[in-house]
Amino acid sequence: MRGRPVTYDSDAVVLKAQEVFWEKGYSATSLQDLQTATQMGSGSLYNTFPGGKKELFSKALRQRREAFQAFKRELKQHASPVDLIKDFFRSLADADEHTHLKGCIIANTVTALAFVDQELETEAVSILKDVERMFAETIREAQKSGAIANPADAAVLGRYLVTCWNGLNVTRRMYPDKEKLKELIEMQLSILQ
Amino acid sequence: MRGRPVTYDSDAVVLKAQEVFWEKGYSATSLQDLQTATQMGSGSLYNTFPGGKKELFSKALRQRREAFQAFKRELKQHASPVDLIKDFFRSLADADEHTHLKGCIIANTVTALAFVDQELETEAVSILKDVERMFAETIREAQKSGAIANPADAAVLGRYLVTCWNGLNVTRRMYPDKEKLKELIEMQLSILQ
DNA sequence: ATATTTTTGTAATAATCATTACAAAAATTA
DNA sequence: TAATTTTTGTAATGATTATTACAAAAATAT
Repeated sequence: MRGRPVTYDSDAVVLKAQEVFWEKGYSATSLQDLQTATQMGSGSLYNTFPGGKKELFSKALRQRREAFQAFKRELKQHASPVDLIKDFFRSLADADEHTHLKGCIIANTVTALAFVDQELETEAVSILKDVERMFAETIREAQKSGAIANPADAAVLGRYLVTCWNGLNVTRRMYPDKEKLKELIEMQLSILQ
Repeated sequence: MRGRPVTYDSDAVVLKAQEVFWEKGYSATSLQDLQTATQMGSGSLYNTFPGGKKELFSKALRQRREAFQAFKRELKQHASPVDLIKDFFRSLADADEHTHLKGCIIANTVTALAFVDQELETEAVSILKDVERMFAETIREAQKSGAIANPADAAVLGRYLVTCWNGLNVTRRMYPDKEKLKELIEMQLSILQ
């Protein structure tokens, strides 16, 4: 016997929760905030996510990891993966102010939770390392093909690019300004040659 | 008539509060945390800081701004200011793990409070802009003297350096590792050449 | 239609939150 | 020493926190 079917789409609920977490961060987000955003009562919420706030946040992180993995698949099919990565950085400048102020939920988590929740922080760090690895592998290939002239260790260049990403996600909040960010990003990318 | 004299040194109390805020951030720090760290009861705490938690955090930010201004004075007296800035970046790699995990309280604040407390976020942004201006002015002088060969706009190079700083403060938490950070910082600084 | 199963909404819980009230304590000055 | 002033510690406040308990509702399967 099946019983009453669920009315909430779990993925959609996690997405709504993710939006709140992205803006306010883990600590400043209350269960009330999450109930309002997801339109769920506490009954349904704890029935769906017995781990409460932490489970929801963890699922939100996982959702972001999947979004990143989708980009990685796109990258593999692309004729010039390095150019796609460059475009990824360049298109950041075109975002609207609200998007700039949000920054990156993964980097936000790394900076906020080291002394608050180690598990969640470690999960976020592991995602950033995935991104870094993707950068490094793409650069390694591009060095072979000659698309990148800089002969430095691809691992270091990959780490350099995540660091650019991490830095941009603070600086874009200081200057949610297309022109300033464009200049900055070109300077960052110039190192690849 | 003078009344009972204060037993707490306000600056020392703000410093203690700053340490807690630096680790846990504004939202995750409770008044209980602050009382424990400062060894003050709520009576004394609210008597000294009528604005409560927010006033304490604001004073902690101001204290960091003053620490930065001290560095700026040192910079002005230095024979080669650019080298002092490069040393500042390079010495970051030598920090202990705990220091790496803490990152920069100003950048932490910018990333955490945009949608939680605008006033505090704006205050933090203004400090980062001060740092950026200091970088830019130093670079401008160094370009005149020939200490820096890169002819790019000093304002953009200054913005590039704060972005390096912001990025390092995330990446150092992924890798609280001296060697990895050293390589990374040299790559970042190579742009000045 | 009735039994069964699961979700849902509401109310209750207990803990913690930031803040206030206030009397006792500790100093100074007259 | 007595009056005055300010700090201090404790207790109380009311709000909000995350979480649980539970009955009503809604579906399916018999």
